[in-house]
Amino acid sequence: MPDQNSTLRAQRRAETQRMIQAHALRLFTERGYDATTVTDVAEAAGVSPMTVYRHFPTKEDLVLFDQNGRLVAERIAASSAVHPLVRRIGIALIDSAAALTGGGHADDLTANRRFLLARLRLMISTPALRAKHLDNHYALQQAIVDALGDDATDPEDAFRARAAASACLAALHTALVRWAEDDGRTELPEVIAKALAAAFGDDIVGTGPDR
Amino acid sequence: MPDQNSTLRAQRRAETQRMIQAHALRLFTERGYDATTVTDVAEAAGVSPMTVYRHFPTKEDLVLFDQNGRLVAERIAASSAVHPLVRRIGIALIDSAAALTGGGHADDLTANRRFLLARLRLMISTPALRAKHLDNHYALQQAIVDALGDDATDPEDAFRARAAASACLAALHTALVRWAEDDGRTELPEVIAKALAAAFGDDIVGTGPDR
DNA sequence: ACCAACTTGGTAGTGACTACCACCAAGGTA
DNA sequence: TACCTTGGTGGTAGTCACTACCAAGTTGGT
Repeated sequence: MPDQNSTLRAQRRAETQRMIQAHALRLFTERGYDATTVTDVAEAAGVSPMTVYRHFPTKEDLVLFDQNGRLVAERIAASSAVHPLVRRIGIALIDSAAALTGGGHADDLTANRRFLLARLRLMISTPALRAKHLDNHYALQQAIVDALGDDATDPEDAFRARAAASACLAALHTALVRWAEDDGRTELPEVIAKALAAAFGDDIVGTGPDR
Repeated sequence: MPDQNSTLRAQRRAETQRMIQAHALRLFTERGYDATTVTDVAEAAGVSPMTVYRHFPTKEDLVLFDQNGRLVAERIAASSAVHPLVRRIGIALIDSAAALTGGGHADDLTANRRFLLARLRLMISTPALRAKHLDNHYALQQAIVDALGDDATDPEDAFRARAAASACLAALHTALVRWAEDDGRTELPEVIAKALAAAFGDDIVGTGPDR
């Protein structure tokens, strides 16, 4: 049975992947992204440079690898289609952020929150990472459009969905930058809500039915 | 006096820069971006690879170098501050696009329009270019925020301006992609207006006072 | 015991990009 | 005219991300 086999192998694979990424993030924050070579990461993780490239196609992916996008897409697919696009997407983004940053107070930074902040700071301050991260929004945008479940047949509908999704993601990114500037002291969902309100109007994320 | 001197030198410099970029764009569209090396570009332009790097810090800049951003910022600075942020930015984007694509009919593609399309297609299809181009929106976003002339003192105001600007730019990018998909047959300003309307509501770009 | 798939490591490249240095042409000054 | 500064250019050598191509060990299933 390839089932147990693959899951067991997949577990080992995911484990080494996590290990390599952890060492990479540590070195990057310590010495800086550009000043750290892939060989450095490999040595710190106790593997060969080749192995690093097998798990992460590019050096940037050592920082950018995550799967928070799936979270957002699921929430959108589960949302009610009666609301306007930006409201559906905005609410999904806020809720996903709330799930990610956990429920703790702003003062006690959980380990998860610290991890997110470290990655975020790297992404913002390093041009190469910032660029690739913004480009990753492309894939996320497409995932959101698919999750909206609109008629894929009408190109005009698809276009409108893409425009709404990209604008929401841009507002999200602005909120993330702001959150990192505040060292995560503020509540991320609130910051996102403010960004969305500034772009789309206060009413779009206001308390209403379905939430 | 270094005045006449520098302008004369600057002219020559700008000339070779334009020449190198023209050869680069030709080769990129002919053979593909990744399949063309900087040395190839240098040979085609009749200069050394070093000279290429002196004029364009990175290979991506051979495609992305332009200064349309200044156009947008000027229009925003000249717009009336009584309108909401996204309206001011949106109108500026639409007007700038109209100025760039010229007044000709959609059928007769002017040389300028063709040039814009070629660059756009390269930017969209090549991941490295797409990423860096999106990152360039960062600088443009900051220029827009500065041009809005809002209180730079209040961080909340600045944050709102950033959120609005980034969302507008994202919608613009979606419109540009759509325009390239249509091979420039549609009118770019209209496409941008549709994208903005999809994201921010139909009323935001509607005909009104000040325009 | 045996086979097959998976994972890892090594080697030798390509290509973008960066020092560091030398050369040459142009413009201003003694 | 001779000198000197400035700015554009070219060469060399090197670093680093990344990619084939190939060899070896390990693990899971028969």
